[in-house]
Amino acid sequence: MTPASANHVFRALADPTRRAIFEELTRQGEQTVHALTRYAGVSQPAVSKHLTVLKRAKLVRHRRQGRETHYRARPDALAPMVDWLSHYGAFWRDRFDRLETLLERMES
Amino acid sequence: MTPASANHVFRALADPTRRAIFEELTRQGEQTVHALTRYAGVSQPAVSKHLTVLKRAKLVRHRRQGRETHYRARPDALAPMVDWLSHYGAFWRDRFDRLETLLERMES
DNA sequence: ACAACTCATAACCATTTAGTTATGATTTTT
DNA sequence: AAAAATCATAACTAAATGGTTATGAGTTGT
Repeated sequence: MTPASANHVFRALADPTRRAIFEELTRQGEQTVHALTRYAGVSQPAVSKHLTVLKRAKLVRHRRQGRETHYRARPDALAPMVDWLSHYGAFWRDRFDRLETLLERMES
Repeated sequence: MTPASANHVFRALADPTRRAIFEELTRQGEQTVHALTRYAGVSQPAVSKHLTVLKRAKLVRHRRQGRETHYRARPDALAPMVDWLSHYGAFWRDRFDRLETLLERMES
């Protein structure tokens, strides 16, 4: 529930294979390790290790069912990255805030 | 200004020291390598190398003036990360659509 | 019962990474 | 002119990373 550190999230998503796995999970929904291995183009243990890293960042959840483990993406775990982008991009944050205010006004 | 690859941006921001440097540059504006070194808590060559990585991701620009080099952040170079988030993080979509529009404006 | 399947972990390896000190090029100060 | 300052690069090192094959634990199918 409590979000993983921004550091874990940034680290996890720095690797293209891991991003691809995360993308695949958000696109296709829940997948077994076997299915992800077919997709990822690396060995099954490599996939398992990537999933461990994603798990540490809380970017995926897993559910054991018999001999297979189903993984699913948790896009809300991107929050620390989103926060970072909006918080430390001070340059744009002001404008973003102004834009939001503007949009709110336009909506009413 | 064709944007750097998403990979470069993700990689560059995966390191906490590099994020700190980028944050400092957005907060305080243009800084010399010397100033950044005082701030970063690592050696000057380490800072120079981090700046090289940030440069490759187009997250910073530099301007030589005499014996010092001034670096500044280019927050618009975060666009590939924003794109990625908005595309694959359906959860955040609405928020980021607005942000994307903003970034497009900033680039022109 | 046993063979096949699914997955995580261990053990290992090569490369990359993030740091260091040393040095040299250039510019400024005295 | 000499000294000091600024910065990038080179050379090096330890640790982290991303991959592999081997293996073993648990589950399912025959």
